[in-house]
Amino acid sequence: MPELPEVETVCRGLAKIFEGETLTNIVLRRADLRFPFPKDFCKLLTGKQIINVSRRAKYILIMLRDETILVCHLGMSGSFSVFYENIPPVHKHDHVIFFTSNRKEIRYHDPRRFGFMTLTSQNEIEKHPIFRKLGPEPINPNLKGAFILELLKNRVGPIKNILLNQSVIAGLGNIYVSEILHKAGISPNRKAKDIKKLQATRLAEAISEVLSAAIKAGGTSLKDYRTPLGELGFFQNEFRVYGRTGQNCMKCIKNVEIKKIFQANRSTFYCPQCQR
DNA sequence: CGGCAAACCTGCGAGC
DNA sequence: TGCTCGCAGGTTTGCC
Repeated sequence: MPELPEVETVCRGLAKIFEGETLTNIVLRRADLRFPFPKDFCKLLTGKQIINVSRRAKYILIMLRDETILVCHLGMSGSFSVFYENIPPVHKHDHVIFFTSNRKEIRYHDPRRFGFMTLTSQNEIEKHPIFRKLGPEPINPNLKGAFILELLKNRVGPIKNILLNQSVIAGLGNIYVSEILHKAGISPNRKAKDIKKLQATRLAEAISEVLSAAIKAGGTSLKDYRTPLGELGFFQNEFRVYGRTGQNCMKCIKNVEIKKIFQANRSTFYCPQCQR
């Protein structure tokens, strides 16, 4: 489900719900998601006030007053929902329930359990194995053509795969990489190191424009994606290539069909005419 | 170091 | 109706 624009939208929703609240109780309905919960997970969070909610790449960072940081990754199918009243029965895949001082109940739901939660702190986050390896944020005033060229230098793999590598740029996912490459007019098969300055500049612009537009649309709701407040995203209405196999390219004047290929076991959609 | 397939897990739609 | 298969928004691991 969630790529950067969805995670950003979820963060903004969680910020409204969580900021200033104190966690009065946390219930784990199983001992693990993708990984086991850290020892004393509930104990270390209970009774603490939430100061703010932010994002690094596709990770949600929930900062507590004592500088503990609750790190959440949504994997492929994770979601948060808030309930105030008329609280529905707990679902099979509601794995974590947070109760707050203002009688809110926030549930983490994740059927595939590719998501996870862990704890770190303000002091340790930069050294943390997860964050140490991450590349720069894609929505970033420094991410211009020259910087992109630097990141792609010596990278032999196809640009599609390199852009999905979180240690190169942190936060791009499968949908948005297809959309970005289409906007930039670059073939997903192009070797990353062969990208020239002009195209790197276009790529930088496309990254920024596509992600900003997607955040503005509240992300993409393909199946069941919702914000914590239950709102849908609408960026799927703005797709140019993703899921449009066999339909006409919206940039080409002549009729050219969007193609679907597989790269590193993930689907890629592109126009063979205007992406070179 | 890079690249690739497979693994993690469940749900859903298509096809038989 | 019910089975099997393939596929899905992410990331890590192990092998070449």
